[in-house]
Amino acid sequence: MTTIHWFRRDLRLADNPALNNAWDQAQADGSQVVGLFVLDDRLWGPSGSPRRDYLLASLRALDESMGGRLVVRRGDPTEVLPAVAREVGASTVHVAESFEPFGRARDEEVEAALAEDEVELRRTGSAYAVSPGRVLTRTGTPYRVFTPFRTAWLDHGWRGPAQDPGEVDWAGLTSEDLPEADGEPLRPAGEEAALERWHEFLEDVAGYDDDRDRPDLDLTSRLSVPLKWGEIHPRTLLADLKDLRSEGAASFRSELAWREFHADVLFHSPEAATLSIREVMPDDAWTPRSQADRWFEAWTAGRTGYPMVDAGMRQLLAEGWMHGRVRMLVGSFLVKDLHIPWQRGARHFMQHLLDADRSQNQLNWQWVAGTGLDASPYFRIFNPVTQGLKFDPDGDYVRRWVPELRGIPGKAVHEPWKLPTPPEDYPDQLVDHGRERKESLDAYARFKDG
DNA sequence: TTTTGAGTTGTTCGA
DNA sequence: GTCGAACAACTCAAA
Repeated sequence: MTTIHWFRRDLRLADNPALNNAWDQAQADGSQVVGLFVLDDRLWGPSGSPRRDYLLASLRALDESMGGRLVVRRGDPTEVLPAVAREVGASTVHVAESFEPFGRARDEEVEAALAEDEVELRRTGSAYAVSPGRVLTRTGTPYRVFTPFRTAWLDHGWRGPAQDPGEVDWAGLTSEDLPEADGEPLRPAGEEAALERWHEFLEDVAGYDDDRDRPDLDLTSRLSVPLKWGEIHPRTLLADLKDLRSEGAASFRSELAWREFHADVLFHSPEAATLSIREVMPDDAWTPRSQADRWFEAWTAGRTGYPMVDAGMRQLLAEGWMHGRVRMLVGSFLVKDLHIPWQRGARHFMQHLLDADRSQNQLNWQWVAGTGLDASPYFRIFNPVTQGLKFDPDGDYVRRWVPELRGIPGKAVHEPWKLPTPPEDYPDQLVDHGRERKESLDAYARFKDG
């Protein structure tokens, strides 16, 4: 009997246990696999054009690796899945399990809809080396602190990569054309590109520990986007890292552990997607709406007058990506200098990041805002100038993204207001960092005492 | 049950 | 210029 593999955020053929199960089942029945992707308008609309373009490119790459047999349907998965199952007489739909609030709710609805036709939704694997919910303390509670989580996560371990599925016999089925992209994807998309990038990065991983914090050098893995879409699985990465002993390899493994920790926290506390886990500021600490609107607009446009902040915000708009170090800085600036709640920044990031992932995005924002369980302490407020001098020592990153400042050589670019004649087309500082820092510290103290 | 050690990523101030 | 302390207790996780 024909089986269905429903692709979601696992846009790859290698190391895909759910797909292997679908193919095994089909082979046992002497049948074929339908490889299905559902364009769900609930996700399609809000995802923003750069991410849509990337997804389309990734789907084209997937389709190509399937010999043009990817089946695309547009609509509500609770209707599309039962319809396709009826069309081919399938008894099972295979998926990788979703763990985020939206995905879990959707899958439960699809499962119920399929059950009416006695079709099973079978979940195998997930986007993580260790699925959320699996790593628990000795008393059976979820971890709330990263370091012990990582220790337990490493102890828990994971399977090796799934075996190569070989030549899957894909069922040819009527498929809708993919919508036209608005433009070229901002990154090379697809499984092959992801593997290529990974192998390239592996050559340099030993230096990752020292250099990852330098946005001017940009020696990060750039794998956040493929990981978000499942074009590559962390298990594949961890298997290749297994025998490496460098500090860099350990750091990168740790970053993967953070990814799994955040997914685990959101799994146990779905409300953390919208609510602060711990409130740390009094209600009156936030900038009033009309001024906040103007400040927020300047922040999104990269016109705060702080070069390092502006460079990051402009990189986000131009590339659909921002260096991690700079994400922390612009986040700190929004919450602690502009006194705008983290949720608003998180929404902006979700709209523009190619790697936008609910658990990673929201939990990292909570970390910066100091509202997370294991968050940055309230007094840790990034200084936009110091961060620039430290991590972009020659000013190359700023000049790359802020053309108005290109005439300023060296590190002076981080403090254009100190020049005898500051560039006229670059904005003045929106706020005084020293003052706003004190404002935040005072507000925190008020909250704590009150 | 109680105790103990530890906790991603920073900045400022004063000696 | 460099360096350590202060920032603030609190909660977590394991022994």
